[in-house]
Amino acid sequence: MALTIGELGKTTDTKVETIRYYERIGLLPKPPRTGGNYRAYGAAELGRLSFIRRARDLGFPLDQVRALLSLSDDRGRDCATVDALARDHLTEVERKIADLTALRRELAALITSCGGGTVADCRIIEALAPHANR
Amino acid sequence: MALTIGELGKTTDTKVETIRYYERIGLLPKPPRTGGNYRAYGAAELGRLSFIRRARDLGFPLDQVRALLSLSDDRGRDCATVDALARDHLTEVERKIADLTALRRELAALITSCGGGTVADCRIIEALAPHANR
DNA sequence: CCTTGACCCTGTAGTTGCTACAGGGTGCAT
DNA sequence: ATGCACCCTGTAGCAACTACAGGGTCAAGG
Repeated sequence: MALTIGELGKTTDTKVETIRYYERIGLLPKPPRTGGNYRAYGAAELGRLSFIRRARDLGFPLDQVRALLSLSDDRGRDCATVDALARDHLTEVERKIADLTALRRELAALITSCGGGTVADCRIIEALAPHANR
Repeated sequence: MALTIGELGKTTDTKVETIRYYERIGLLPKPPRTGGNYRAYGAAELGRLSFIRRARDLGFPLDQVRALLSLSDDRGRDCATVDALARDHLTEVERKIADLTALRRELAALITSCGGGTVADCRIIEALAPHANR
């Protein structure tokens, strides 16, 4: 059941270039090749790539994905490290949400202040312009 | 009242390298130089850079900042384009918030499922692992 | 048997928005 | 005159891909 890179890409919803990129940075192992020098993937690689994609979908950056992968290989180890990684990431996500929420408020205020007319008296431009103009 | 690049950076809270970068990509004009080939900034550049920084703080990407700048120069023009730009950006911010909120829920669920123990029975790793393992 | 087209290969450069050097020059104070 | 903070250019690096260019391979149809 060898898969070509294209088939692997389809089953994991990953672009071919991305798979080669993951190989280049050592996230995926170099697979065996066919006679025609095509990459031939098996179940192990499929599993590993699925894992990577799921972690990426959850927003883990690649270095954390790498850490999770090596933790998952070390099955006797204490789970606390994994938990800490996930908690850190959650904190980060929450910080981003807070930042964006503040931003949304500011933007919404800017937009409702726009009463039409020309740029010369546009409140949005005014709000961006330096103090001298206000 | 000529400012050096460092002084301009301090007043606008911008790194020197970033100012030079903005000049390189044409967001800031090339300023006159002193005898010693130092950039000499005036009030106009200070205003323009302040505008850029404010827009960036509001999360506008550089190409939108560029658009806002050229709109603000064209003061007789209809304000609707500015408004549309801001609305588009707001929509984008809202999409990101929604994405991150969904992510937060998933991550939180993952974390509460972790009951300690070894990696072998870690729910977080399991959730990431391919179907075969579940 | 040959050609067409879809796939695969490597290697490199582009994206966004900076940031960080390396290897020099300038300007002012001591 | 010498130290130090600042300035200059040019280039390379970050994340995480994406997009070529310029080739090779393979199965199917004529």
